[in-house]
Amino acid sequence: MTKVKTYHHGNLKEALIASGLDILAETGLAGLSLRNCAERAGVSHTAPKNHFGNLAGLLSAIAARGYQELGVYMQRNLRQGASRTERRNAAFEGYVAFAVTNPALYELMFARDKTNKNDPELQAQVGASFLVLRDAAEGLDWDKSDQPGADLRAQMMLWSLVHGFAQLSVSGKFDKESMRHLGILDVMPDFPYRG
Amino acid sequence: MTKVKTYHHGNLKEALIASGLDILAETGLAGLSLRNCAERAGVSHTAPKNHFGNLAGLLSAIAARGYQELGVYMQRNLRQGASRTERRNAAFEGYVAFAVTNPALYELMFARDKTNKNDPELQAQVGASFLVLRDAAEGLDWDKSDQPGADLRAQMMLWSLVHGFAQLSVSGKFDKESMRHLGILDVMPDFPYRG
DNA sequence: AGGAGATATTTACAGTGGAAACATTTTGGT
DNA sequence: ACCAAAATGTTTCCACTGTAAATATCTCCT
Repeated sequence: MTKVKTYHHGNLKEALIASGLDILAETGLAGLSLRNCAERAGVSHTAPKNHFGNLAGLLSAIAARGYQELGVYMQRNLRQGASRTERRNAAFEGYVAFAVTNPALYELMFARDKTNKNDPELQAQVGASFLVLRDAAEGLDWDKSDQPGADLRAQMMLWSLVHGFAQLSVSGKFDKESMRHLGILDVMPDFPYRG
Repeated sequence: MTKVKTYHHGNLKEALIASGLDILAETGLAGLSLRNCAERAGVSHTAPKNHFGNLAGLLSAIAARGYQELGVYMQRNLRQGASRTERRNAAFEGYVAFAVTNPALYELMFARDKTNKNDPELQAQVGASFLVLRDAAEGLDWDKSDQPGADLRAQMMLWSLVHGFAQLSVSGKFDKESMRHLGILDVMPDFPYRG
């Protein structure tokens, strides 16, 4: 080990992010506050200010972890040299699984005003997630216009489809019964995809 | 006119909803509170309790108005006897336009814990919105499985696609430059649709 | 007329994020 | 090794939030 405890607390930054993730999972986005997050980490409620500035800063760091984890979900259970279809299905399934498994974190990641969208780390992780999706959309031919930017449009469509499905699932518009009835993954192979 | 002012305030219920919609448009979802909403309507901060019970009740009523307005957006500029393609394009364009025009209201409508999803009026308006989308998806053949429920799957896919695109646009994942570059409406006619 | 019920206010309380002043510990330069 | 400077954490305070309880006022029905 390099360092066990370097300072007052240790590495409070990581502890606060971990506490935030726990609270999100346990009590939802509305239940996450600077104060209970700090309390869980064992520090006073103003200690986070030194590391994150304000609540938005802390939430941005937590959201960045979320995007990192989203990337993991989209690529898990994926053998090396997987086909385009396998990568696409894995991304779709992983994306939805992440949202359903971590609804509060997912809500935070796509909220409008909770995070600092200029946060460099957050921007980086969002970009990395989109790269996974771009890879999953390789060869996708939903845009038959054959005009410049067709690839990007197909990628955005794939993202829109999977994100919309995940969001509507999480927000309760697609309840469990509908989802069971849907079987969208079984359908996807025949979805307008030309490999 | 039937009644100009019947009671203490008049019809406070409507005034509170209107105030809430104004505040949403002006200062966003985070800026909407029971207290400033009541203040704007000219009553004390506990007056809303009589009509909505609590904050969630008021937000549910506001969200219900949002779904009502979403339906209007999806059907505006639509001549009578419009074709399937016209209805579908109008719904897509209207949906995204609503989200971009009313981002805070849109956020509220699809938030997880802000509203009472059991609210009857809210449920009714959500259902009405989905009916418009179902109509727009008529004849859509994205699901080629020819199994029971294929129609519902196609409707859910359309909703997912348009909702995901709107959500990603509103949350800043698709910035203006990308949107201008996208021209998705021009592409849609050639999108996997078989009329 | 008068009670019942709806509607609105006042007051109080626990919770929130943030600013400011202060205390403590680590770090870096000499 | 020392000491100033910076980093890190605490205490205190303030304005704001939602909600509950007690109280006041108005409307409606008999």
